[in-house]
Amino acid sequence: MNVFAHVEGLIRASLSAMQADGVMPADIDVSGIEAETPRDSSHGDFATNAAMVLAKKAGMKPRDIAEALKVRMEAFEDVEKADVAGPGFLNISFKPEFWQSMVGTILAAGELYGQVDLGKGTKTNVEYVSANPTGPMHVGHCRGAVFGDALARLLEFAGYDVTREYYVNDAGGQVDVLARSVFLRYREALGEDIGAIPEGLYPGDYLKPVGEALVAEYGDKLKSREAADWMPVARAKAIEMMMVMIREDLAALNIQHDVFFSEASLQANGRDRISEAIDVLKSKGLIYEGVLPKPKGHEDEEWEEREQVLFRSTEFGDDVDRAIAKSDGSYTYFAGDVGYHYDKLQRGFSHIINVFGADHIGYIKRMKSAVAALSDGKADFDIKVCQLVKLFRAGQAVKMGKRLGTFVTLREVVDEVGRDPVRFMMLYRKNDAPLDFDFAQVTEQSKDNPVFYVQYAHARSASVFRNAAEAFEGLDTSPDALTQAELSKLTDPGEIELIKMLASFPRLIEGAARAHEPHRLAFYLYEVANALHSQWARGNDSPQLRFIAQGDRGLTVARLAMIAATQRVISSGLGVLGVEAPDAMR
RNA sequence: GCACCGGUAGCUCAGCUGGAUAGAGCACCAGACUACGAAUCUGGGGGUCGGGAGUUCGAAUCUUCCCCGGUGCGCCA
Repeated sequence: MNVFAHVEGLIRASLSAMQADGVMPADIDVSGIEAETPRDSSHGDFATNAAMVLAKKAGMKPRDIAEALKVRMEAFEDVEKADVAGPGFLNISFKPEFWQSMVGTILAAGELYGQVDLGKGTKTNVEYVSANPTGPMHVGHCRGAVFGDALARLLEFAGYDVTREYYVNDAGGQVDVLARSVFLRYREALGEDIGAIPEGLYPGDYLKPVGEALVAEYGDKLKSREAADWMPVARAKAIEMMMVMIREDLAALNIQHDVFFSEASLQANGRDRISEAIDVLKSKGLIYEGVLPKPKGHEDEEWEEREQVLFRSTEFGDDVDRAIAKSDGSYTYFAGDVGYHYDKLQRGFSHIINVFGADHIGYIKRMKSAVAALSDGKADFDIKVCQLVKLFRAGQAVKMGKRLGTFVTLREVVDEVGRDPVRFMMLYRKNDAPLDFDFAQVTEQSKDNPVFYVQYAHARSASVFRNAAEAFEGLDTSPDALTQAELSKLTDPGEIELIKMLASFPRLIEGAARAHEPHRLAFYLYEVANALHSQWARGNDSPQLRFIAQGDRGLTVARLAMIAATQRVISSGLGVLGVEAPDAMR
């Protein structure tokens, strides 16, 4: 049950009744109004701006509408009171019974609590990571990987039918370079002295096993063959083994994709989706041959004007039209992406999300243009950009350089600090803001470390259950027993406050899913943990507030029900973020 | 030069798509352990929301023009 939807329903019903009674004109639309939590809790549980929104349309004073609405709202059984405030807000408070019953609602819903039907089963494609299969993943990939995975989980939780996809760039010049690098390692594995790896090839040791694998499979048979013969073999083997490595890296972060989509497959099996996509664009008059203007600002000595096939992306807000084919007639990388997204559309995805690294920002407009053109603007297409991650060790920035070979791999980070801290910290920031990742902070077990803080709240709750079983002989803490608890005993303001926070979980999920912003959930969980820790500490000062109430079984069970509901929200929320909710921290 | 993303407390950042007196953590100061795990909690000081103009009942949030920082910018993927 979504309390906000419930309250909005009550408000709408009241407004409709006012229209039926002639208090307010019947011909105005009343559906757009909202309920929200007031910033200041002394203003009540909910506030609605309905009166101010409708004042103009109704030709009435906001406060007059609010007064009429107040009377209607107070007629509902759950409503304790409603007050008109400020320019026309209506502050609404619910009776304690209403909040107490939410605990039962949460427990009854179990792991379904918080799930909403925002997506209504919409076929959704989330593409993330898509790192080139030319080496192991480094930290730069890490944020996008975690973000994409959490977003996919979030959307599933919110009722979307999600496919997680990885676009494998297994075509083009880059993988040819990979193949050449591997062939060198192959000769090395045969005992040849290959000396230093030439400039322009991949120098990493991780290609040695690929060379050895080729020896194991082909012996020295490839050595004397023409490049045209060994290239495809070396390339295929290299890509295969690199993708195995990448999948292992992703698995270390608890990330799995449903589809690994091969770029090369776009033009395979007797079909060419790239040319199909271009034909579609042609039929819309969006393809032409032309010359691109020289970019301004930086001097480029080697600039030459060349005629090539272009896509009229400026029709869709792009800065310049984009090249589909190179001057030699072969496709650009962008052409492949056009074909790929054409394929996504053909597979029936109406909701498509791409997660980009900051280095691909310049690519956004042309992709949006392409998808808008291919789908006639019908597809819901969003690109989320993950900004850079800066690593810090003991307050010092960790310098990384690809050329120096000093980049930190994803695996190194996960091995050092653990999967959960990496995941949570990558999400504890808005995706489009840069992120500082401090090894010391992330491994610390204290309040400074939000992952720990949230997990600790869950573990601490589990500890209460362990102790309760000892304090009361034969105490029944089964889900059924907790659902039957006398919730009316939960009267402390701190308890009610905690419950209200739990009650807002579905709305939080809805907003985060709608905005494609998993970080909201991370911050919310921190607040829930804080509310629990606070209530716990009140028990230190006031023993009668302790969750385990000496000699009072009924009260204890009621509080355990509240704790169980809190655990439910934390574990479900962490689950959406792909983080464990442990029962003990030591 | 153009585009995109940032600019909110000393520091790191939230701010729920326009709501009421702008929040949290760290740091600083002052408190709470015969403990349901103090790995925690309570209180306090601290802000021209980068700047100007505009839109309206109401702006950190929307429009526009500047300033600062980051990133990217023809046939590399």
